[in-house]
Amino acid sequence: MKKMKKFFEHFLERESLFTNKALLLSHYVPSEILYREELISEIANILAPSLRVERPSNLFVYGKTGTGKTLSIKYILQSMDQIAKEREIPLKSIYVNCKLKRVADTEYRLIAQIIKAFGREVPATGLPTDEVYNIFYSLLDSKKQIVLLVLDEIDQLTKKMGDEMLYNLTRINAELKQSQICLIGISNNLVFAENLDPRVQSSLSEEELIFPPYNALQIQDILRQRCEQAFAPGVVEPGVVEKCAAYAAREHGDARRAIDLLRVAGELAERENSKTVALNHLDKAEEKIESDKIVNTVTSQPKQFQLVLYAILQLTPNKRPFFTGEIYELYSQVCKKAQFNVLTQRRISDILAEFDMLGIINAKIISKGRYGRTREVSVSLDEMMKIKLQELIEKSLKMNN
DNA sequence: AGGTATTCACATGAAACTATTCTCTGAGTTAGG
DNA sequence: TAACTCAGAGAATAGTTTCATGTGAATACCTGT
Repeated sequence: MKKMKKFFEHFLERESLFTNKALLLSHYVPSEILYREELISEIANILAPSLRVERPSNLFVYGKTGTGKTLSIKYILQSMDQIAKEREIPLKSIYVNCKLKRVADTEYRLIAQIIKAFGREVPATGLPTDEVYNIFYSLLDSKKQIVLLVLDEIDQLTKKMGDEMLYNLTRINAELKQSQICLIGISNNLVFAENLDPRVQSSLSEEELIFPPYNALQIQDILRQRCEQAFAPGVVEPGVVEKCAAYAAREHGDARRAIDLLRVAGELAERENSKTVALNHLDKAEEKIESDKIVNTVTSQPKQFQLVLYAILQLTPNKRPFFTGEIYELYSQVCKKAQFNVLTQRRISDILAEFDMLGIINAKIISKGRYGRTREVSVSLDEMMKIKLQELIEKSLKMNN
């Protein structure tokens, strides 16, 4: 008890390296967005008519992750909302992230989410979809207004359920008597629109913008901008920002990653009681982010996934690559031993494909000629990680058993 | 030797099924007048 | 008679199973030289 108290007291006495950590969180919207002035003013131009209660063109924004798409849009919407509020313009902006599992990743939930933005709740299940649509319509058309609907990561939406609903959304305007809706799609898949119904394609991307990646110098500036206020002066050692930017630039100029890296480095430094954030903290931070990501994705998988992964991990020490059949066999044994029901090979095939997507395993489909066609699976984790994951899975399976 | 045809061991697709969670509706029940 | 309860029908969704079809290239088989 005493020990604990001492620890916390010590913690409080210690001066934090951060002065304002919020600046380094990924959803923070800074008051000035560097290197995006042109794009922002272009978007602002496109959206401005909505302030005169005219429907602006639908807009489509492309760009890789961490290029400031979401940030810029949010930034613009914030100031538009503010003006609309001051002058009582009937303008409403709604931001939905379509990737969020169990929030907005289906047609029903997306509409439900929008309804929620209008201040009305809709049950998560039980209602037919058209009922929800009706509520949405009536809410939308209840008064004259312009609605700016931002669909972030819109590609996730269509991947799951086709483009029919986007078609519905683009057609809404024709049926609304008073209001008008403007769609703003954000996607980090550059070829997203290509496999879309041409009708949807043309009406959705009346205007198109591409956010290019930042280069290393730009990322440096962005980092410095945040550093100045986020960290106490003199805390960040020289060279740290540069290296951080270099890391990020290596990966297609992902500014978000750079900022995360910096924050985690800071946290690690603080935990070590270091007075400064040094280069070695960056390396550790990168490791930590990587490993946290893996641990996170693995533990958040359903238990059958974990069982499959467990089987794979058991296989790794033997020989290098192995095939679906082998994994399945071992998996069934593991399942039987642990009293889980054994899924079909068909299912395991899908699960393996998903693990590949998640980047936890490398799976390549190869043909062994006369000896069939299969996935050649290998694991690209270091030994420490493998052991850690095995333990983790064992624990989590026991818990649920 | 060179050219086809087979064949393996899965991959990939589509549809249907199961279980869970939740709504809505209407029949039956209850309590109060 | 109004209010309440409760079972049953219907939905959305995730996770599977079933059935059907696809597939790349190492081998088996054949052919004419």
